[in-house]
Amino acid sequence: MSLPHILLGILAEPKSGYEIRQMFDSSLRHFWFAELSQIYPALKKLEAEGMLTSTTQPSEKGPDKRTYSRTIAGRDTLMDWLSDGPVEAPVRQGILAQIFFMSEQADPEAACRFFQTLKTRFTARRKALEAIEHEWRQECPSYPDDLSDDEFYPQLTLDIGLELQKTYENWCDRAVRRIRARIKG
Amino acid sequence: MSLPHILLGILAEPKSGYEIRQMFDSSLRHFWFAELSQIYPALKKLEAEGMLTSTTQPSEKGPDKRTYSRTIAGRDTLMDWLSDGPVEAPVRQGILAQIFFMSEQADPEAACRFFQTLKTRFTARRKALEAIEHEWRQECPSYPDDLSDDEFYPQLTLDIGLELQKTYENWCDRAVRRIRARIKG
DNA sequence: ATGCGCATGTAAGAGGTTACATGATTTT
DNA sequence: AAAATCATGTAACCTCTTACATGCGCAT
Repeated sequence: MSLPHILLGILAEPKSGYEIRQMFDSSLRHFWFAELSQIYPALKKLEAEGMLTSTTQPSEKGPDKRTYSRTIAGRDTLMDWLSDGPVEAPVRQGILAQIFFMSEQADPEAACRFFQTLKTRFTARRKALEAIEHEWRQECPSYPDDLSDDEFYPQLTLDIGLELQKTYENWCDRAVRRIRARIKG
Repeated sequence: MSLPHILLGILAEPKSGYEIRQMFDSSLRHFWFAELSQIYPALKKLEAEGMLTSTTQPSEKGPDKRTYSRTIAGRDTLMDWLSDGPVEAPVRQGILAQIFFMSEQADPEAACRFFQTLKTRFTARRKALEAIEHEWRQECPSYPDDLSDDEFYPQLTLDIGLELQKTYENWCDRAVRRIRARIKG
């Protein structure tokens, strides 16, 4: 049950559903994502529960724009979520399941290709995160030091994102080396 | 859509739903889990699709036991899944979302406690994986070398599991150090 | 006699994806 | 003229969790 809380977090500044979706796309991508079709009903429900209020104003292009603001109750609910400690996350790593059963496939070359494709994916993600870091350093030369609280904590999520991709990349390399050694040996 | 494929993977040897659930609990825990209430209908559906066949025999204790076996079509479907390359995994890390919004909480001591709780959790998981490794080494002193294919690929999943926990643990330590440095500075 | 392990399932609901529906403005 | 961006939503469907329902055998 994290999405409602994440919406409350994003709505520290008033935003429309459409703008929230853009925020997922730009800043939260590396740890969460939600579609508009999930965001709109979730906002409506939070409003019904008194966590948000909304105002509608005409937009330059397209239909009227509904802007949501967080209430005191909404902020309190967010704070409770944070002080309850780390949430439990269900473990579902389909890729590891594929590798677990890879012996059925019998072809070590196919297994190598699998890990090479995987590495390409992790490298692309790492580079995307490094690009964010690079931009950040342009704007703030002392990065990652001297950040304000509302920059520091997001930076910690960027940090682990990068470290995870590197861990995965090294593992892919190791896996390919070990598979190749098994072919020879 | 990974669970049906995972069931096909597990059913390299015939098993009942109950036994499959035990397998999730013992061997697959660190990357996937499924409840009995999800396993039973999934098996029924796979049988209807011709991926599995089942036979019922009386059990010593409790109700009749339904044992599922994989058909040729089932094995082919598993192979297709593996040769299609790494599956896409939705990114949903609630913990990182909590950290992203942690500046709202304003209390750095609470943030430290959050990371310390988190580290405890990662350490516990690492130790659980190390226990599996230890047992494995007892039975097979050359571990992690000289493994057969059907041990080697599962070992790769254990390997990344361990590396991920270590990466997370180091990050928690780093985070606490940095938060403490911010309090002083 | 109470609870645990074995063994099967169903039902309700939460969370999330994909497809559909509408329509104006701006860019190519 | 076509496609992308802005902007709102609904509906059908899939996945997974939690709660419920049943019942035998064995250990405490």
